Amino acid sequence: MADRAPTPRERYRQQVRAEVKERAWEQIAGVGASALSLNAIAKQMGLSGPALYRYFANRDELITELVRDAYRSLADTLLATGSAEGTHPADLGELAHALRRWALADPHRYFLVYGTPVPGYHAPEDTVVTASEIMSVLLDACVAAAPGAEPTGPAAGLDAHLAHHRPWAAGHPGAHPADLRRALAFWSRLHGVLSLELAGHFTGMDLDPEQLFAAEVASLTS
Amino acid sequence: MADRAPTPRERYRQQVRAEVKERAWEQIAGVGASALSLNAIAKQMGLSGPALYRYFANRDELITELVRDAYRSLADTLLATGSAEGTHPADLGELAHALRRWALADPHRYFLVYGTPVPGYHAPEDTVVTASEIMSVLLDACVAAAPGAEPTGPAAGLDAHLAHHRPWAAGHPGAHPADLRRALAFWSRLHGVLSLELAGHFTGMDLDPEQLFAAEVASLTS
DNA sequence: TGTACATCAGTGAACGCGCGTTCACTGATGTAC
DNA sequence: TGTACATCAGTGAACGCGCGTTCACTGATGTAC
Repeated sequence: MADRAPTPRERYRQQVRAEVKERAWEQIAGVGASALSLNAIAKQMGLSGPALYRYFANRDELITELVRDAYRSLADTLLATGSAEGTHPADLGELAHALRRWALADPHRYFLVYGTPVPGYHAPEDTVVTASEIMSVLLDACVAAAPGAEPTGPAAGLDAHLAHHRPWAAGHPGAHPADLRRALAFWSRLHGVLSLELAGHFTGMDLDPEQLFAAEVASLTS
Repeated sequence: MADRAPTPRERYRQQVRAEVKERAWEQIAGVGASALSLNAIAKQMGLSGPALYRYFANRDELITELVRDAYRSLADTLLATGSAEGTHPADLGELAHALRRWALADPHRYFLVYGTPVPGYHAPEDTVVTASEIMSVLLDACVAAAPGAEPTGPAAGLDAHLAHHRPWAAGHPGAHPADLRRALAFWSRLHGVLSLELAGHFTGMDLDPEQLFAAEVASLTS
C-alpha cells in the first residue's frame, strides 16, 4: 500500500534517474565505462554536478544500477522468448537469436556484463541471482530439446565432472549431465562468436559473423 | 650495419622502455587500461613525469606498444608450439592449450587484445598482420588434422559462405572450406570459454573451466 | 691522452583541465490543520 | 480555501587531487680531433 500510487515527486524522481542512466549509456558508448563521469552527465542534462547526488549516492552506485539493469534486461529478454507463442520452454535456436539481437542492439551493454571486468569494481550480489535465472532458461531449453542433440566428441570426461559439480543447476535436479554440458557449451560457444564479433575481430575478414553464429547454434541443436 | 652493435646509450634506452612497459602492465592490472597514467608510472620508477616523454611520444603510443607486444607474444607462442618437437604443423590440442596457458598467464594482456575495445583508441595497423599470422597457424593445423574431425551439425550453409568469403585465408589457397570453418569454430569456441572464465562468470558455479575447455577442444579434434 | 663540442637523460615549474564529493544555501513543491 | 510548516530539488563555491603535456634548463655521457 505504501508504494501503491507513486506521488508526483516520486514519479519525477524516477524520470530523472532514468534520464541519468540514459545519458550514462551514451557516455559509456563514447568513452567507456571506466571513464564514466557524473559531472559530464549533469552538464549534458543542463544540471550542475552536485545535483545528481540527489539521485545516486555516488559514481559506483550509478554503475551498479547500470550493471543490474543490463543483467535484468537480458534475463527478461530470454524469459520472454517463446512466451509470445506460448511455447515453453523456449526453442534453443530462438534463445540464441534473442541473445544475439540483445547483444547487437547495444554492444556496450553487452560488454558491461560480459566484457573486460572493470578493475576495482565489484558487481552487486543480486546479479548472481539474475545470472542463474539466465542459466535456468537455458537449462530448461536443453532438457526439453531432443536428446539426440549431442555435442560432438568424447564429452564423457566433462559429464563425469558435471555429475558432481552442479550446484548451479540446483533448480533442475532432473537434468542429466549431458543437459548441463549442452547448456554450458551453448552458452560459451555463443559468447565466443559474439565477443569476437562485437570486438571487431572479424572486420576485414569479409566474413558474415551471423553465418558463423548460425553454424554454432546448429552445432548444438541439430 | 647501422643497427648492428647497439651503443650503450641505446641499450639503456631499451632497458628503460622495457621497464616502463612492465610498470604499465602492473598498472593495467590494478586500474585498467583506460586509466593507465604516465605520471603514475614515472613516480613508481622514481622519475619525474615528463621524463617518460624521452621514451614515448605520448600515452597513446605507450598503449599501442603494449597492444603490439601482446599480439606479438601470442603469435610467437603459437608459432613456437610444436616446433620444439619438430612437429609442424602443430597439433590442434597443443595449440589450444598453448592459448589457454598464454591467457591464464596474464589475463589483463588477454583482455587488452580480446576484451572490451578501448573507446577512442584504434589498434595499430600491423596488428592485423600479426592477427593473420595467428589465423595461419590455426589453418595449417586444421588442414593437417584428420579430415574426419568435423564439427557437428549441418555446417553446409557456413561452408557455402566461406567458399566465397575467404580473403583472410589467402595464404592457404588449398584449404577446403571445411578447414576454414573448423579453424573459425576452434578459435571462437576457445575464446568463448576463456573470456567467460577470465571474466569470472564461472566462479561460484563450482565448475572447473579447464574441463569445459577440454571438452570444447575435443569437440573439434576427435 | 687531453681538450672542445654535441648529444641526450632527467628536472622542476607551469599550463589548463576535469574529476568526485561536501557544504551551506535558495526556492519551489507538497502536507497538515 | 487559506495559512504555516516541512520536504526536497537544485545551485554555486570550494576542497584536494591527478592528469597529459610543454618548456627552458642542468648535468652527465659520449664523440671528434
